[in-house]
Amino acid sequence: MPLNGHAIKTRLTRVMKLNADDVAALEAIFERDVCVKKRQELIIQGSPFRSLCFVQDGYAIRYRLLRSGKRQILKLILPGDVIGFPVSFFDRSTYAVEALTDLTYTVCGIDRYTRLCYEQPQFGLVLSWLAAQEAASYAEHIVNLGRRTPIERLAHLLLEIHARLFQVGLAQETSFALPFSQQVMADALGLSVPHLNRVMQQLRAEQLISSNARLIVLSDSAGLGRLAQYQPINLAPIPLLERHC
Amino acid sequence: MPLNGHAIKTRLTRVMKLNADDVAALEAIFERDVCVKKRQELIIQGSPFRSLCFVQDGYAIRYRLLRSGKRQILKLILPGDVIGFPVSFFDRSTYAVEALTDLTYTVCGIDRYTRLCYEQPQFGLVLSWLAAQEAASYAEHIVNLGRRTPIERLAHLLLEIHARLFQVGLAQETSFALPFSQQVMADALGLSVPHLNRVMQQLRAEQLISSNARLIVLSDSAGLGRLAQYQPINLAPIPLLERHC
DNA sequence: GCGACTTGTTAATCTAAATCATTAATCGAA
DNA sequence: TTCGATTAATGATTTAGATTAACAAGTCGC
Repeated sequence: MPLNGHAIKTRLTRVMKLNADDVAALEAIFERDVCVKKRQELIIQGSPFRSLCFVQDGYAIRYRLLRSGKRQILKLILPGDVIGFPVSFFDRSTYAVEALTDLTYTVCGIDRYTRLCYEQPQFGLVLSWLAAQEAASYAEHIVNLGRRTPIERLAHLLLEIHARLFQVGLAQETSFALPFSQQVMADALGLSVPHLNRVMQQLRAEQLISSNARLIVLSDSAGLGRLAQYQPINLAPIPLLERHC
Repeated sequence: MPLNGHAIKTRLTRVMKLNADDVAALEAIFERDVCVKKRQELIIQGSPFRSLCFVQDGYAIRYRLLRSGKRQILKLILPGDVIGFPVSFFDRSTYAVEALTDLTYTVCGIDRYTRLCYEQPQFGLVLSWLAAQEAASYAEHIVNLGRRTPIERLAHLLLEIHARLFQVGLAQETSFALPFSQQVMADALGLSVPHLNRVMQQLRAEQLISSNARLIVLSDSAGLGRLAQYQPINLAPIPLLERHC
């Protein structure tokens, strides 16, 4: 499976010096590319799932469905993200993943990946590093839901989406095509749709963003950052990448 | 640093077959034991921190402080947990860690640990596995804050604390000494203290728990589980532990 | 054993956001 | 192009939970 131009390569390059051997090792264990249609469920809540899926293109959500019918979105999945984390480390999944658009990703069974880690230990560390990023993003989500006001939450979410899209080359300096409906954002931020809509308008009224259709322009990203108390942090590089063995 | 009886050993044993060599390898890289007093700040928000600290005894919280003075607790740290995750993978910490009781833990610099990973790849995987557990617990926290009612949240929190304490031998089958004040639980669950208090009484009124002082008895843990839609999941064991190299 | 501080409990008020209900606009597919 | 479905925008009502305040009960240190 050739990795050229794959969003995960862009992403990994920011964490480690990915040399030709590394790329070859990954290409060797990646099994196949999969395309699924919009609205397809990739992971079923309650079922086991034991693969890492590296998203190349398209959008998805990881969410938990409650008996009441309420849905909490845990993570907005963008190109460069890994589907199958952390569920692949457990006996079954307690949440679902659904494609929001047509989606293409590259699959690698978790056992195959761990086998590689025994031969090339840096990949075990890569996994830890990706996991740390994931945990940090979840932590931010917790702060958002627990102690930020709705307008701060939305400001924070927009900044985060922009930063993550920008990282993989899918956003301009101060604007981006928002790939998520208000329903999705409401379920991510723990708000009702009407309220999210009102908060969105508030951001526009305060000249912090402007948007038509789904193009968001961060008219005043400094102001947004202040409102949301947004503080981007940088991953430390993985140390000691001289190869042993 | 001898590991015998250390809570992290109990915890790791559940994830992998920890043989004598593994224990020796860990003991070799663990640098020292540290005891700190109640209320000491272990990690300062905004500062870098590059160590893994394995908690042996005592309790702590990881939290974010906002400008408004509001505090969101991200995680209740118990014996067997790792302080320094995920902050050690970033250039600086965006949250603080503070001891709630006198606390003892064993320190290992992150660089020392990663060096070990190159020699003994299973430890890189261990780190990923711990990270996955961390992420899963954060995910549950997100669901709690976003889409569960206060009483469901508290029920869920109590069940989770019980399970985690039980894992390291610090809880009885249906009861445990709650080491956290209502202030702490309120800040974890995104509630005000008076409201948390009311919800606590509601749980008692509905005969789901009984408590005096800080001893919690789960009088009806099945009912609690139903209320909270609590679903414990099991970590899959780390595969392929035959040693290479 | 005494005072100081921390923790737990209770009540009254008030606001933010959910809910419910409807309409308008867009998009996709036939 | 039109129809149906999804998404966005409003308004009216209601309620959950924050806020504030005051007090009781523990607990700690001296």
